[in-house]
Amino acid sequence: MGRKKLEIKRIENKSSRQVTFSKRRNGLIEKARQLSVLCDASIGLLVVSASDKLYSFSSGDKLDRILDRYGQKHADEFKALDLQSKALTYGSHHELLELVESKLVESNVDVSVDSLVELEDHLGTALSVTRARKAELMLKLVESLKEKEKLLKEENQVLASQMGKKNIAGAEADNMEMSPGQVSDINHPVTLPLLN
Amino acid sequence: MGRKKLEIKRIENKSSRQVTFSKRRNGLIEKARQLSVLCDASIGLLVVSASDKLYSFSSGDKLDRILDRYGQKHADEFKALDLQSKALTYGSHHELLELVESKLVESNVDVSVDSLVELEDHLGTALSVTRARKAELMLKLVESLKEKEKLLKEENQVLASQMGKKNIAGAEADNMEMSPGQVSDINHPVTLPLLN
DNA sequence: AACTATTTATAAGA
DNA sequence: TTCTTATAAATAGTT
Repeated sequence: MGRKKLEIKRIENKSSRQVTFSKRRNGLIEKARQLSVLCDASIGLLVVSASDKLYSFSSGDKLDRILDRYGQKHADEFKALDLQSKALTYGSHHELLELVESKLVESNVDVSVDSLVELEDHLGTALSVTRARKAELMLKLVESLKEKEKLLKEENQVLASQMGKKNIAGAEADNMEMSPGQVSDINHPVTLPLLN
Repeated sequence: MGRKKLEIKRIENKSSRQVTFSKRRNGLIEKARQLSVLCDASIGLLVVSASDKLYSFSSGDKLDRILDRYGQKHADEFKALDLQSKALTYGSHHELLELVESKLVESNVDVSVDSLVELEDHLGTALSVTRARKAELMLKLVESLKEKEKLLKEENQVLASQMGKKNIAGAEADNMEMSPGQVSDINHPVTLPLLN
């Protein structure tokens, strides 16, 4: 539906592919919205561009619920665990936004679309932040511990190599025959196996 | 795009709603297909009719895969949001957020309408199990990392004290004058201060 | 399901 | 990206 009929096959020209993607993506999402409104349907739509950017739409019913139905319909294809992990991943903050929407409708507050969008944005952010903070802290803790581990390992290696030098350079009476890399086998037999 | 312009709001007449649903659903799915082909995009589309029938489309990539990206995207958003959280102004929205959150808690109690409830319940249970397991794994990871840290520190101490013995027992020409506790100050000036 | 009068979407161009 | 415009496509109401 443009100046010329376009064959439905991959558009080779990169920039027109990009432009077409943008236009049609918007069109598709708008169509999805219209269908959900006109016919009272639940719609979930996910679009991932070739460059891996994600755009999505979901009707009043949160995407979760739609996905659940999908999962139910394809129950055989999903292992129990798989479904659980999906629930974990997709569950959550849309739920709250919907409640806000229904609240607003209920209370008959006159709000512009823009301010509603803004409100959604804020609430979504607030909720996300709250829910994410815990996980975030946990991840940071793990990261810092991993960093410590790394530094300590480096430390050990340096010490080990220095011990090696020592062995060659000076001592001979000590019962120390460690080479770098197995430095502590004698002193801490249990230690190294745990450090991989 | 028909004989008359149609307002985008729920079609009250049941049979025309039905007909429109059928037409537009086909159109939407076709549009999704075209977009995926033309622009090399991954698309997942789920449509659930008011009468609970599910129709879906997904491009070459299985829907699962697209959903995974969706999950990933949200994870990224969480991170991004957390970093920006300080710049946010909650103000009047905060009140509403709290109201809604309490609503959310409430609503978990009195849900018992259609056949979906059972599934939701099941998923809810699965979800908390999964969350608990995740937390548990996280804690174990932290513990094991702390254990590693401890062992590595012991390791370091032993090595350091052995270095000390070496210094006393054998070598003298080496330019190594470290004592236990500051073993690697020379080689790794930045390391130890970080390990507290 | 078909048919068409119209509305919409959009391809190409600026 | 955004807008403009000629044209292709989708579809509302009708048969």
